[in-house]
Amino acid sequence: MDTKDLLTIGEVAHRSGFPPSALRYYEREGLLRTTRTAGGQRRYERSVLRRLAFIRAARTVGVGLDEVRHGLDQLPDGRTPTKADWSRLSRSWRGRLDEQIQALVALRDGLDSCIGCGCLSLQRCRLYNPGDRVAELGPGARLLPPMLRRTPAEGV
Amino acid sequence: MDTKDLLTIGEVAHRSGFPPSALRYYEREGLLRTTRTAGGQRRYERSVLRRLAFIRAARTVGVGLDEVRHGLDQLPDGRTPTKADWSRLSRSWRGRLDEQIQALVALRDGLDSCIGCGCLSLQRCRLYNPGDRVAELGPGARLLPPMLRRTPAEGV
DNA sequence: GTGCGACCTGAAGTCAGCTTTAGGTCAAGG
DNA sequence: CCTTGACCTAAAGCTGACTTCAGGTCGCAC
Repeated sequence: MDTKDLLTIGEVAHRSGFPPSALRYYEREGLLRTTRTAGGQRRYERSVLRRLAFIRAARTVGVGLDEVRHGLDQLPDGRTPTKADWSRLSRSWRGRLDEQIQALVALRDGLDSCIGCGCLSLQRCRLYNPGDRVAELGPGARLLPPMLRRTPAEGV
Repeated sequence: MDTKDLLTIGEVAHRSGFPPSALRYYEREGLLRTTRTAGGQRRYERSVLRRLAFIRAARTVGVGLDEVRHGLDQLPDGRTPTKADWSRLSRSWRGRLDEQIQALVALRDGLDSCIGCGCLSLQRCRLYNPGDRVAELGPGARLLPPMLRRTPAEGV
């Protein structure tokens, strides 16, 4: 049995690099689950480390906790996730990363031709205002493409 | 003369897509300058639209306002920025975007081989923990590479 | 000259994602 | 049994980038 093979919050913190405060926070937010000792202290299964690695990678590229939770929710509930489970998850995230990369490339190239050349015209600029739809949106309307607005991020 | 050719905050908001509150905020933060009417209302020069386009593009890819201000500070003070001025600015930002793109590509490929295959081992994972230096950093130490920590962002 | 929409200011509020603080409790070694 | 470091909770605090609010002013058309 690995019933005895549980980790304290300090151990998880040390191995994952997340401070205990973040681990508690993630638990409150429903990204992690723990068991408790009789006295109420947290005990973590080893599999939490894998989840944390996923969280770390996702946060690094700027994915918000809501989205991370959705991703993790796709993992099986009772049993330990299999290779296939992680693989499925990975495929969906790969698409997301590809999108982000494309957006950055487009922006970089746009900057070269647009800001770089000094022609930055608000009405014409493809980068800045791809379809000239800006005025139609309400006051305070956001220009950011939905994809880019998904999350405020550390990553970037 | 284009002395009479000034824009009200409402006009700038409409043309730039930034709400007036954001324009006032950017002014307080030193990203924008304005002249005032006798009665104290803001009047913007047309060139502010170009600055705002730059701000928009930068924010979109996740650059923080501090960095944006630094970028804009490189523009000439008295005269209207020339093509060469914008071009110089663009070159420095291009490098930044290239870095970000590379980081995302690395992460995507890392996810493919690391999370995707189910092997996610904290001690070994190159993506997660490139040099195993994690435990040596203080409590609460951040793993994000400095480049990725530059700014919380909308972009990405 | 009057009406009224656009504008002004300072201060407070918001949101994400955590961290910090205060005031205790647990668990394991000696 | 006692000590002591690790752990617990709730609540408040923080940063960045703005938005919202309250209460008042401007300026232009009629």
